[in-house]
Amino acid sequence: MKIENEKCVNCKIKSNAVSILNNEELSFLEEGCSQNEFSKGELIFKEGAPAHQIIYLREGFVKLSKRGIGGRDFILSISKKGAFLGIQNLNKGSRNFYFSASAITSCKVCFMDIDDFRKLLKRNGTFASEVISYIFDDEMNYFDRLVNNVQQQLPGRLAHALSYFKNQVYHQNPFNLNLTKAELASLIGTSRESVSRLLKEFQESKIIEMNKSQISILDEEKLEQIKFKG
Amino acid sequence: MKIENEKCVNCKIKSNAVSILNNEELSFLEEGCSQNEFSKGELIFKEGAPAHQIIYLREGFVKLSKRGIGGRDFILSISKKGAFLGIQNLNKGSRNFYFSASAITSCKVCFMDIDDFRKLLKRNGTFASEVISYIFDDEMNYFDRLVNNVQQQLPGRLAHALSYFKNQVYHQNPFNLNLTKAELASLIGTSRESVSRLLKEFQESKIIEMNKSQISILDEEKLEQIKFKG
DNA sequence: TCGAAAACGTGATATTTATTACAGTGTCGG
DNA sequence: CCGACACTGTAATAAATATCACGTTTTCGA
Repeated sequence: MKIENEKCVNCKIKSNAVSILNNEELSFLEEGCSQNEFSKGELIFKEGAPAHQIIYLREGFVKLSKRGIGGRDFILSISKKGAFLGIQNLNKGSRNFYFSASAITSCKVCFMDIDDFRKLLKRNGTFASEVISYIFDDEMNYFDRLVNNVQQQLPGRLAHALSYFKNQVYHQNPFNLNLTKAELASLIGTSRESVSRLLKEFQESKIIEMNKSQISILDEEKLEQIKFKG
Repeated sequence: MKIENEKCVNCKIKSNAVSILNNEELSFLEEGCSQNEFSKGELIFKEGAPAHQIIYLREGFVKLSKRGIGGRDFILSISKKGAFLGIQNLNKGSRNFYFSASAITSCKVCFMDIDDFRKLLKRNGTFASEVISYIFDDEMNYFDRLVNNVQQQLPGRLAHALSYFKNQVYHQNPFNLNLTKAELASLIGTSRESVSRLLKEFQESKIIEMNKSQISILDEEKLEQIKFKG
C-alpha cells in the first residue's frame, strides 16, 4: 500500500549511510522515493524481476528467499529494519533481483530509485564508504552461514538458526519465529519433518520451550555446545 | 618475497576500479603499496590476523579458507587474478582477516594500505562505485554456493565444483585442479573418501577424465544434468 | 636417489537424514 | 460456526554419506 511520503529530511529512521547526505542530496533522493506498507505474507519483490529500486526497510521483518533445485525455496536470511533490500543490484551488470523478498510481519519500506542512488554514490564518496561498510556487515552473515551449513550436521545447524534469531534478528528472548516449520527447514536446508523431530528433542532436553510460534531459549550454554558440535 | 616496485601509473594489470584513479591518486596509492611474490603453498595472510592491507592479486590462484567446526577447514572460494583479497576489512568495524589466503600456484600480489584505500574511496565516488560493483560480483558466487551446498546432494555439489573450476576459475578445459582431494572435499563439505568414490563414478560414466591433478570435462551436458539434480 | 610423509583408493560398517504415509490441529473466510 | 486447507507431529523405512581401517602410490627434501 502506497502511503503519504514523509520528507526524507525529517525522517528519524534514516540509515547511517543516508544520514551522511546533506539536505540537497536528501531532496534529490526523495524525488525518486516512495513509501509503502506491506502486510504479513505479502511479496515485496520477486526473484528475476527487473530491479529499478533499492528498498530500505523502515520497520518489520522480511525473508529473502531464492528458488533452488527442483523449485524448492531456500531462505537466504531474515532482514530487519535498517536493511537495504536489493542493494546487490548496484552491480553494474545486474539488472534483476537476485532473490525474492516477502514480509513475515507487517512492514514499512521506502522504495528508492536505483539510478539516483548510483548518482549519489558517485557524487559523495563518504556516502559510498558508508554503503560499503553496510554491505560487508551483511556479507559476513553469509560467510558464516556457508561454513555452518556445509560443515555442520542438523542439530548444529538448527542450534545456529535459533541463536541467529535470538541474537541477530529479534534481539529478545522469548521471540516469535514468524516462520512455519517448513520455512525454518528451508533456512537450514532440511525437511520439515526433521525440524519437527529435532525441536522436540531440544524441548525434551530443556534447551528450548515452545508454544505456538513463540520460542524461548532456556539453556543458552547447551545450545552453544550443540552449535560447536555436540 | 618482496620485489622491486613497478610504478602503479605504468602498471598494465590494474583493476577496473583502480584504472579510474588519476595520476595523483595513483601516486598516493603507490606510497603505501608493496609488490610481493608467493610460491605454491605459501600463506598470504591468516584468518584472525590484523588487517592493514588489501591484497590485489596480479597473477596466480589463491584459496580462501576459514576454520570451521572442530578445526576443520572450509574453502570459501578460489580467487584468480584481479581479485581484491581481504577487501571485507573495509568494513569500519572489522580489523582482522575473516579468512586465510594461501597461494595454490605461484602468485604475484600488491599489498595496498587499507587506510589509503579508504581515503581514496571517500575522495573519489566513481572509484567507490566501481569497488561496489566488484564486491557484488564476488558476492553473487557466495549466494549460489550457499544455495547449492545446502540443497544439493553430493553428486550435484561436486558437479557444481567442477564447472566452477572450468568456467569461473581456470577458463580452460583440461585444467589443473591445484587442489588435493582433501581440499576439494572441504570446498564442497564432504569427506576425502566420498570425493574419491564420486570422481571414480564420474570417470566411469565418461563425464570426466583425470590423470594426476589434470581434469578434463568430457560430457558437459551430463554434468549439467547432475548439477540440476540427476 | 632414498626414505619419510603426504596423498590417495577402496571396502565394510555405522550414522544420519530423507522419504513416505497418515492422522491430528489450527485458522480463516463465507 | 463450519468446512477447507495449510500446518504440524510421528512412526517406519529407505537412501545417502561418514567413518574406520588398511594398503598403495606419489611427492619432495635431505
